[in-house]
Amino acid sequence: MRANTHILEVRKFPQQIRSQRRVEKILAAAIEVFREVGFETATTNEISARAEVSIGSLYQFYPNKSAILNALGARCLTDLRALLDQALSEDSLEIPFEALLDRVFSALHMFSIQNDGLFAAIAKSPTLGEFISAEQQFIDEIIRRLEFNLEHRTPNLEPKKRHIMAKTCVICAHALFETRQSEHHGALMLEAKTIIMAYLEPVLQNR
Amino acid sequence: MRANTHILEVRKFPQQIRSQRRVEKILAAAIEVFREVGFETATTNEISARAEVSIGSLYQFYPNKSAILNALGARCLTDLRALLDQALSEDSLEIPFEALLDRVFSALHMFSIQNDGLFAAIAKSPTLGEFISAEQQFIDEIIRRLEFNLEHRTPNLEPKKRHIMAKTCVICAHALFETRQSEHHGALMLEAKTIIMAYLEPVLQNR
Amino acid sequence: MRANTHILEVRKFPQQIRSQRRVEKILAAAIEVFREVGFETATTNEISARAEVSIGSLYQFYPNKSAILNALGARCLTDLRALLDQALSEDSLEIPFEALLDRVFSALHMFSIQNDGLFAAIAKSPTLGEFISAEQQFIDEIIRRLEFNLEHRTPNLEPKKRHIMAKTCVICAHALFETRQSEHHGALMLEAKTIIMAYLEPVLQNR
Amino acid sequence: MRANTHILEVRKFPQQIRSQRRVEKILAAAIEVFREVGFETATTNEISARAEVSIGSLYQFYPNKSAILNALGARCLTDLRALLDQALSEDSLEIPFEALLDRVFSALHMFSIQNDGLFAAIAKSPTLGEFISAEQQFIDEIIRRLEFNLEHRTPNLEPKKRHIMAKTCVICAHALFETRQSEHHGALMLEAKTIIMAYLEPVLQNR
DNA sequence: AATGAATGAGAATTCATTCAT
DNA sequence: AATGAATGAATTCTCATTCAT
Repeated sequence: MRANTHILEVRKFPQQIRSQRRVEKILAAAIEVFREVGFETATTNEISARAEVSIGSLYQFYPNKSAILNALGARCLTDLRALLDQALSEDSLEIPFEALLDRVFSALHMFSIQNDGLFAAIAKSPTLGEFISAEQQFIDEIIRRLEFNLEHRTPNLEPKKRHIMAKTCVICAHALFETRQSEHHGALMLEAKTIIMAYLEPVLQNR
Repeated sequence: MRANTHILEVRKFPQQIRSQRRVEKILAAAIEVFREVGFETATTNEISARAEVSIGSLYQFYPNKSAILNALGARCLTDLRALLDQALSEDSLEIPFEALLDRVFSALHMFSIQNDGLFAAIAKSPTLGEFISAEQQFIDEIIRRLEFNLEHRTPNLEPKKRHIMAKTCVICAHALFETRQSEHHGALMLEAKTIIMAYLEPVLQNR
Repeated sequence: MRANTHILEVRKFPQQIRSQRRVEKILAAAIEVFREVGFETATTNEISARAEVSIGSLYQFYPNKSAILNALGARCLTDLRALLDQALSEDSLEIPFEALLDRVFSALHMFSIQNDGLFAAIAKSPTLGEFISAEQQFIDEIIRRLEFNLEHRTPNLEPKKRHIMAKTCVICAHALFETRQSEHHGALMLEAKTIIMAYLEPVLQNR
Repeated sequence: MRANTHILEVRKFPQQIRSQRRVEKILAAAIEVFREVGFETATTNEISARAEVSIGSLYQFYPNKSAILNALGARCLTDLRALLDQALSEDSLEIPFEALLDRVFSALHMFSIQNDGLFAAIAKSPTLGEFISAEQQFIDEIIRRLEFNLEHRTPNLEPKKRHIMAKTCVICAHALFETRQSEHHGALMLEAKTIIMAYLEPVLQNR
């Protein structure tokens, strides 16, 4: 047990790697539990038990229950940003808007599958200012990006009107994507593109 | 028990009127508290305190915390149905679709003002099968009514497609209406009509 | 977790020993409280306070108040069985019946002293199916053992009659033993032997 | 309602008769409830509901829950005394002891049927000093009467010994009578006589 | 760092009892 | 006298968090 400790300097890593794994396990367990019973009803004991980690360890990494949710939220946000960055690379201003939507929606779809239900679960958490705002941050970010992209495509539009239209698009798309539990989830996600195209078409310069 | 009740017109059924008021106070307090902290975090003690009613009285009317939420939900639903019935009276199949939307949205707007935030607060309550489904019931009902109305206006549409389109409209409208806390709430609600009209125009028979 | 346990002999499984003690304290306190006010009236807070243990700890060991009573009951039953096993060893069929009674009664007396009053207190607990049946189990067990022993000593007796006589003996003895609070408790316990001998003498083969 | 009030002086009675009935209903309901769930678990609300009497009325007659039990206890005691008085009339010192036992047991049997289960239910009520002592009073009274009767039948016995023997008899008989829920209840009650006769025979002067 | 036993504030709910009507 | 709505102290039990080991 203590035998190999001094052999290699690299030996410092394992701890960190273990910690890393621990954290992963905790977060994974937390997602599970939050999904099943919601944030308020979830207990840190249950999370630590599922993570096969002692409750003490859990608190070593996260000072309280909310912190776990925040970590999860932050992580979601990071993931999402990466996906968006990829989808909205250089040419995003040139390609037809419909193609852009395709890209973005496919990115969001992927995100939604990866984070299946977590977002919804989190969104239901009352009094979670911090993370609620993470979700809001996320939505706001998409709105901002869309708005920016539309600047070039709808030069005649008043900025305020453009903002509102962008917001409208994102809110609707978000709502249609968040129908996971409902029938026709797939079809509804597809409709997102249709309804947005129909909505924006009149103001889009070309296409 | 109720003897002598007719002697004085004043003070009709004092018990009942008082009880009525009590219940009102409890429900009003519950709305307040649910709004502020969400259902799970809300405490019956806090509710009874705000209602200036003893905790025992609260439990005389509602056997547990969920019952209060259910009462609130049921009440919302009733209100909403009445509003919709009014908005969708006899001529709702003949008038232009846009006019119909105006009516419905103004009804929903009124509802949304009356029940400001409650719905959203309730919707956030995790694991509240009963009332969550009340909200769902409400949405489903609007979808059904819209679908029915669209039958006459979009005779060429496949039923399934029509269903999905109706659902899409309602989901989007709902999402746009539920932005109370955000800036531009009013404008977003107005956009609901625009986006739905743009979306449905291609399939609407006349107008 | 248990690593290094062998390094020092001292401090063996501290957790377990402490826990053990805690449980003991809780049970002891519970006995005290149950005795004083009865099961229903006893409160878990009072028990934990007397045990000088936090209420949370109490619930860590026993999920609810009844569980404490059950633990107490189970323990009694175990104790009693051990005592009986000892008293009714191999030769119990050969020795004179009176000698057998002496043995059994002295075992029961010891038990009664050890568990002073607990049994009575428990027996008074209404609606405690589980433990009431533990007491019943205990009585039934003694009846069974006595019946079995009498088979050899009263071969002419109808089985049903034998069963009833055994039951009669045990019920009477039990009642006489459960007079702890009354004057002459000791004398009454002694009478148990007399009355049973008088009752059985006519049907006993030899002696 | 107020109309006939002044017609006859006798008119005062009805109130009393009604009250009487009310009290009867309350007591009857209380017996039912106590039997079903025991004293502690019984609620005054349940009792008043079953008695079809308002909770306020109940408290008009009995200042608290215990008072109801006490009333029930007192009543039992009265009933019992009457029965005993009848069974132990003048000639009770002359008739053979066995005949006496027959009389007493048949009286007790009747009592036990009339009060089926109430006694047992009451006996289980913890912390009911007052009524527990009613039961004790009852037992003590029987002991005293038996002791007195035995004075003439066992002149050679030491008084203390006689007291203990009387006590033994009563305790055993009581225990055998209180087996209502058990199989063989009838047979066990019959054994009471047998065991007591066997026990006392050696010291009884004649017979 | 890890463990998990221990803590205790706090929540839901009940029910004996009061008192305005 | 009767009624039953109202009261709120008291009880059971939970769970986030701490801390000795």
